[in-house]
Amino acid sequence: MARNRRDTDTTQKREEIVAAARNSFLADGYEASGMARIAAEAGVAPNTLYWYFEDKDALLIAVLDELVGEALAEYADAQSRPLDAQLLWLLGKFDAAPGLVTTVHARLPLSPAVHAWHERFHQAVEALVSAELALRGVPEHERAPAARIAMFVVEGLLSHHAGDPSERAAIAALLTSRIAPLR
Amino acid sequence: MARNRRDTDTTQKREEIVAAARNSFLADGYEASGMARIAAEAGVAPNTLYWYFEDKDALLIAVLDELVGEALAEYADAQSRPLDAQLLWLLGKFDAAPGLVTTVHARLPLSPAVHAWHERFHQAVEALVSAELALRGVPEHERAPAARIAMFVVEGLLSHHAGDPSERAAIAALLTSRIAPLR
DNA sequence: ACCTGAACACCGTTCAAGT
DNA sequence: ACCTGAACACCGTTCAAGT
Repeated sequence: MARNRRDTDTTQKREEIVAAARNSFLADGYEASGMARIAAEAGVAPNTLYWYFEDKDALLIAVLDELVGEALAEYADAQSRPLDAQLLWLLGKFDAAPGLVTTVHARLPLSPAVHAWHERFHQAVEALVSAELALRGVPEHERAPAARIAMFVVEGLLSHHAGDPSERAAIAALLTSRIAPLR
Repeated sequence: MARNRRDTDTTQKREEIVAAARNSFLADGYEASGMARIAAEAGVAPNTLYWYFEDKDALLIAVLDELVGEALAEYADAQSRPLDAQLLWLLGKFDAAPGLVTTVHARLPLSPAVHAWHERFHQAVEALVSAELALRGVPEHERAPAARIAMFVVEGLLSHHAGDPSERAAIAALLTSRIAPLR
């Protein structure tokens, strides 16, 4: 609340580190992004990163939270559109980060923190999709599997770099017309 | 064809190395499997692996070829069953290797060899699924997107450790009844 | 041709020390 | 509390040398 100079300074430095990590992860991928280079880009010594973050996975989670937060903030605009348009919007939103889906899955067995984040993320998204399906008249017992199928297709398209727009459109159209036929 | 003692010896050693890598990859995952431990399990010095394989990715590809080959050989038995049963059979087949799907995707941008293997694999599988859909009366323009959706769902279930059997069944049933409704 | 011991370059992370 | 230079443990890979 009432934060003094010291607080804002460290908050700012933290954000600079996250920004550097984000740039590096999106540009070169998680694996190819060395802690040393991230630190250099943020203007600190390599080990300083460990003052602000427990390890590299914690940095990843901070970046993911930022990206998801931004997407969620923009989602209000897309929410009124038909389902397949929403799906294509989402794909476009994460086109800049094609490797992150795979990165999260790869870290899953190695990092309990990433595992927990992933669990929460899926639950949140599937709840959201289920609600959307409910609005469109999909019967209750079909909503959960349908939401998972939609999720998997989005992840699949992202981790396979998504194919050309016309292929995406065909998949989105087929999927939504069959999964939520009442529109 | 006509192979002498020397040939069978080196072929055998190669197979021992692949077997060691396979065990290690399946038990601990690709990342956690060090070349040193694989070499030790195969009874050779670490650098000997590089006489038989260009690098760790080449070892991965050898293991993948083995697994896919075995699955394909067994596929004949499953081919006559309905689509959702086939899907569940495939999931069961790769349950022992939940991390490999993610591993391949993670290596995709880092290894041209894995990238090429992945490309060939998807083309082969999607051709196979398309043919299966054609047999069941799915119109031609729907087959490619439907095959991709099915592929993504399988990959998704595998890389998310697949959920309990009842959930799998629900997803398989919903997917196939909507994607290939004529049976 | 086949295999090795020893080294190399690089990585995430830690430690002891400074302010 | 915040930050650093130097080191550590580990990794995939390479090299020079042996048979």
